[in-house]
Amino acid sequence: MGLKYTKIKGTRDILPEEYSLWRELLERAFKILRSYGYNFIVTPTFERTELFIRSIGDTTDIVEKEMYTFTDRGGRSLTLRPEGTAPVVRAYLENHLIPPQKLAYFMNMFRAERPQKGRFREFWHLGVEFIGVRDPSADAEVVELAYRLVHEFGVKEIKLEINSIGTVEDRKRYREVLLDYLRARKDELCEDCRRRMERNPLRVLDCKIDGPKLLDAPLLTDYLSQASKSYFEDVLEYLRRWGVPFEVNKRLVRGLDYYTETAFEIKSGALGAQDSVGGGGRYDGLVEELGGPPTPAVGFALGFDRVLIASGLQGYREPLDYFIAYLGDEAREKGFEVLQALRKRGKRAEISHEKKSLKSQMKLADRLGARYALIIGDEELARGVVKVRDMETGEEKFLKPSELP
RNA sequence: GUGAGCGUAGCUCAACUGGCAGAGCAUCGGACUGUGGAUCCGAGGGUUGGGGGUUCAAGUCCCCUCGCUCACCCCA
Repeated sequence: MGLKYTKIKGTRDILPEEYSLWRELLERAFKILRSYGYNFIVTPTFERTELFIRSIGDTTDIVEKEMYTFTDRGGRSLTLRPEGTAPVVRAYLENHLIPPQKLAYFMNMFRAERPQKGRFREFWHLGVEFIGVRDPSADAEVVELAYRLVHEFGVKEIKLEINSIGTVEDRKRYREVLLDYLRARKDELCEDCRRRMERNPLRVLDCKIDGPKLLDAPLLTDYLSQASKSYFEDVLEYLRRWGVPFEVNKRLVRGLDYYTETAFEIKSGALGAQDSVGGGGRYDGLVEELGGPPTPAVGFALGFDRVLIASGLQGYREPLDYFIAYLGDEAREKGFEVLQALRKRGKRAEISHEKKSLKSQMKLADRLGARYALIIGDEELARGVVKVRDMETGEEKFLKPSELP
């Protein structure tokens, strides 16, 4: 309170207790991703603004309102990455990686939105991009992997929704049909939807107000080509066979042009209005869009911050193996000696750097969660031992430093 | 960008229709100068988010502003 320097709106500090949870969940994730053949990649925090404009397209709202864009000293327009797919594909092309590639990442992202529950201006994505393969089994594997991770993270009330959005051509045809339908009902639509209609008609169907009223609206599913339909059926068949519970949501869409075929989203009832913990799908158009050869790809991103909220898991403080307490200068020196030896053995050990009363030192030992307190005084010095106090039972015994457990 | 709710000690919250800013927890110290977690005693810690106004008097009423939270918009 009254502090001059506080964190920027929409950012947050990850304190030690929460970080312990990050580490725990990330370790589980690394293990799983490794087993699926993924390799990790990290790209720069900022890129040319052009990269994102090209990948996101002409959705001006996003470009103008939601991105952190600035001009550097050379006059170039740069943008803090709002998502991971375009940078990873850029890195894939720029470094001449050979398909197929399974790339995973854990990186922070930036979007200039008003914060709300589970939505921050700086947030973390755990994602994967499987580049160079087009087969229903690849889509299904990516979906299954996302589901498995979310499950492994302990996210509560998981719901996996999936749909096919076909090809760009399929969507173009459908868009016209849907627009005709919506225009005919313009008067019944809410204010937002009337505005939304011309710019992004597919979104009108998941409007909280109008969506439920438009039950007889034409569905994208019915306008897919035969090839897309059977591709989707094959994806679902794999999921069934692998025991992944899903729900087909025929209104699930993606806004950008480079998306194709499979689209999915994982939601959790443990979140607020922003109830998606992650999503993904196939994007066969993007690699070419960014200047590479036509290359199929599929991937997903999980919102790590939301995963944490939806898992309900609490962090914990890392306990100490030993705390060394001493009485007098000579004992202090001996204490540091023992401390070094313990640390060399990989033990988590601490000492009171400031000379304080034994009582204060014991208090510190307790607060730091020490398993054992080692007490060194004149008596111990003379006998070449330390007094080992079990902080749980209060039991004490004398041991030579080399005999410590 | 829009809307609503909330800002009092480090944390959780009190303070009747305007009348001396408090408690619990936490922190530090002492009771116990070689022993933590329990108990008892004590201490520190606040421009009541900030600014302005009304009033003899403002945490309380009015205006402005900042911050937080949630929702809308948007959602790559």
